[in-house]
Order: sequence, then structure tokens, then C-alpha cells
Amino acid sequence: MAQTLTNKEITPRSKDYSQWYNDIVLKSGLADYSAVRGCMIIKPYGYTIWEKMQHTLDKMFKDTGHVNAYFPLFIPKSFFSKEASHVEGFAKECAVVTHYRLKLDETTKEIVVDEEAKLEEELIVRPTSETIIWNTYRSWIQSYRDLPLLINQWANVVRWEMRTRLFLRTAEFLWQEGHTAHATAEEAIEEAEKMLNVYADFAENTLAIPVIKGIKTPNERFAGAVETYCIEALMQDGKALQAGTSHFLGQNFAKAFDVKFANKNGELEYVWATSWGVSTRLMGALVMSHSDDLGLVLPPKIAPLQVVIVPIYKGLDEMCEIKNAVEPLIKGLLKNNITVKFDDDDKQRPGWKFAQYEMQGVPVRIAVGKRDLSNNQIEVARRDTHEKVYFSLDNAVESVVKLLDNIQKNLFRLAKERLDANIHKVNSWEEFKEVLDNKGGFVYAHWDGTSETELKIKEETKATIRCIPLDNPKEEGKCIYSGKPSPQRVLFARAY
RNA sequence: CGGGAUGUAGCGCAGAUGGUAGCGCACCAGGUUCGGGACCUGGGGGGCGCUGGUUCGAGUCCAGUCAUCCCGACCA
Repeated sequence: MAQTLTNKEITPRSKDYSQWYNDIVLKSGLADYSAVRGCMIIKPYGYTIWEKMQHTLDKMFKDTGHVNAYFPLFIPKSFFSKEASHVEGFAKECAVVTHYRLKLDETTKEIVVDEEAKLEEELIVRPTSETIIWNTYRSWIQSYRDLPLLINQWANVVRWEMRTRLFLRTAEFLWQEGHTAHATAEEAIEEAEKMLNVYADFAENTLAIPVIKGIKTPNERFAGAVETYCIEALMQDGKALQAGTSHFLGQNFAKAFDVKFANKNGELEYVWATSWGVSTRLMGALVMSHSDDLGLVLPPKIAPLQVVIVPIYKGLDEMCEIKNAVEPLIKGLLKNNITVKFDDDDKQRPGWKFAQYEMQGVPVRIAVGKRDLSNNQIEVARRDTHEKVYFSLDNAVESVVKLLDNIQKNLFRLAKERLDANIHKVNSWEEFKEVLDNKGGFVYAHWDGTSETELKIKEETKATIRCIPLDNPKEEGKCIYSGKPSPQRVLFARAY
């Protein structure tokens, strides 16, 4: 896709982080603002990355026994309100359909809502699908033989947020939501934890984003869940980002929608549930984790284009000569399932192309000119470190394959080091505030376990408890805020 | 919903004291170029978010309105 980028300067991260983020998203061609408030247009380049995420995740879901299905966009208001804490959690951000027809106003000649076409019952545009899915599951589940029911849905959802940000919080976003039903609590919990691990695996090994696995405090729990598991990532500005969640829903939705099954003894029991999801927010996490002041930086495993070859030539003859020389390299890379492009566009000059591909985050750029041919070499520039090296043409395929693997690992390593370096253990309230203001990142501190304390800390510092890490060691201590006894430290941070 | 800012060409912007729109990039044509965002020459394109005022005359002044962005409040 030919896409011309203009005004390519990116605001430096150090100057204005928000602006830097917006610049990367807009100028690398990932997304754009739309005419609709809080919604965004995902452009072809960005969508390709999302598709790669989808394909990888979808395979992981299928490998763990799940299948895909699709449920309606509209949810009757009555369904929505059946689970009390669920409706309470989402009520403030719902788009509601009230009418089904427009008409021409004869006096003003304007199209207006036809008041006569008012719906008997309003429809909620799904902010999440638990209710409509559990209403359906009632008729799908009768016996323990119908369980477990392991279904995933790829869909869009709408949450009418007050303030939006490209990818991180948009009014409409794309996601997948898994909804499973189980015969026992243990099995459901196991499922929730399994899917959390799938997410963590995906984030770390495909997106090269290190995450912390943990559980949410009751305060931060999903509306309607008994336990919320999450993966938390750290962005380059020191703010945390929730990258995925997996919920153990207990029997809350089964009870609300009367979903029972007959166990082996013929007794009726309520079903146990989970739900889990990741969204296009991961796109934002990807941008914020790796990119630099030259533009997007993509891990090879998710990059739509992994290798680009830019010929440097005078005249058609030279171009053909170069093309012939790199032909084996291209074929070899394709054989290794690496996406490669030979950019023979003679309307742009090499320097322009270099800048363009850097902006788009292409992991490896190869330049080949007459000088290289006479040395039987290629010039290879890696996007992550900006280093340039020369590879012999003879074993260029292996070298590039190895380099791509190297870049993937390096991006993860850098992000992991940044994460590890930004988990600050603190023992006093003063230190807590000082670290938040000057260093950012996660603050690992004692908390007395009460919602009151959690909320007060949030009020005073804007920091929330991101999670209680899954493998958190028990450690006696005193809450940094209240001074009351605390059995363990938890992770605080300011978050997106 | 508060605070700040901005709406002028596809994009980014300039247009003091009001006089009938301009610059850079992009685009089109031709030529020279091609190892880090090329250069020269010649072109095409907008009536200034919207609605009313004031005025002989309004991107420019006044009033209203809409939209967007940033910072808050809100938010798996």
C-alpha cells in the first residue's frame, strides 16, 4: 500500500509523551481520528498488525480447545440489568438505541428521529457480551455432558468513555471475548488462569512486551466477577497499562440467567463461568513499549513487513543487476516465511525510503548498491538499535533470519530490563509519593487490604493498585498509608 | 461536565492596525539526479467550521453555535 506521509517530524518523547504517541500512531499510518467522537479509523497498515495479533491469538485459543461463535451487537436492556453489579459497572458508559426510524421533517426539510418509531424496550450496544451470551447458554446447557462450553467471539464493543485516546481508550474498539461454562469452580478457575497464561505468553513472546500477572483487588475487579486476573505492562513514560484480563465469574451469571445443568447424580447445579478478553488496546501497548523518536518499532513476529530491500542504483540496468543479485536472498527469506519487499519504486530516492520504513517500524532494512555488489555484501540496518552491519551475500539468508530472531529477543530484553528497573520497593508514604512523582513505574508497597485505603491513596496520588502478583511472597509489614498490619506488598502505579 | 487551545488547499501552517487569500510539503508536466527525507523550471487546487450582526467592504471586529485536541473529573 503506497501511503504518503507528510510532515514527518515526530515530537520527541522527552518533550511531550502524549504528542509523541499520537504522532507515531498517526504518522506511521496505524490509525486516524474519525468524524465520530471518540472513535478511530484503523488504517490498513494498523489493521494488518491487528490481523496478525488475531491470527496468533486465535490459534492459541483453538489449541486450548476453544471455538469461535458470534452473538448480537444489541442487548435488550432487561438482559443487561439482570446481574446487579454488572449493570452498575457499565451503566455510565452505554450507548442506547431508542428508535428504529428516521423521517423527513416537512417544515425544516431535515432528517429527524421519528418519535413514533420508539422501541418498546431500549437496546444497549454491547459494552461486553456476558449477558446476551449467558441468556443463550441457558438453552445450550442441560447436562454435565454439555460442559465445558468453550467459546470465543471476535467482535466490536462500545463504551462511551468521557475521554478517549487512540487505541488505548476508544468509544468503539475491537476485541475478542471468551465466555466459558464449567461444571465445577475448580475447573473454571483453572480456565481463567490458563487463559491469563495464554495472554502473558502472547504479550511476551509475540509482542515482546513483558507483563506482570496478578489478580485485581475487589475495587478494580470486573463488574460481576468473583476474581479478576490481569496482565499489567509498563509503558516508556512509567505508566502502567492493563493489557489483558481473565475473570472467574463464579455462578453470578448462571444465577442471573438461570443456567443449570444436571450432574452425574441427576442433581441440578448452577454452572461456573469465566470470561476473558484482549482488545485493540494491545496496539497502543505495542507502540508505547518499543517505539522511539524516529517512529514505530515493531517486533519481527508482528511486523507486517519484516525485511525491506532498498536498491541504490543509477539507471535501469543497475537496478536489474541488483535485483538479480538479491533474488536468491528474497527467495530464501520467503522460504523461511519471512515477508520481504524489494522496493524498486524509482519515484522515491533511497533516503526518503529509509526514513519511511523507519517510521513504519520495519525491523530490518537492507540497502544494496553497486559498491556492495562488488564486495559481495549487503548493508543491513536494524530498526531496534539503529546499527548497520554488512552481511556476505553468500549466507545472507541465514544471517537475516538470525538477525530477526535477535531483534525479537532484544526488544523483549530491553522492555524487560525497563520493567525490572522500574519496580520500586518502598516502605514509607513519603517515599511512595516521591517515587511516583519522580521515577514512575510500579511501586511495590505494603497495603492493609482495605478498599478505603486503596481509594484514599488513589485520591491523593492518582495511583491505583494494578495487581497483586500471582507469585507474590507473603511478607509481614505495615501499610504505607494507614500503618496497619499488612500480609504482603502489592503493586501500585499510575495507569492508562 | 470544568480548565486550556485550535478550526484557512490533501497535510502542516502564515495572514498587525478590516480592502477581496498566501507559504512549505504533497499533487501534475518537463529536465537533471539517485550510498540518509534531491534540485530546477512551469502548472492545478481553497474563499477561510457554521449562523447571524457591524461595515461601502469581514479569515480579520462582535454575538452565538458546532467540532476537534490537550489537562482534569470518569473508566475491564
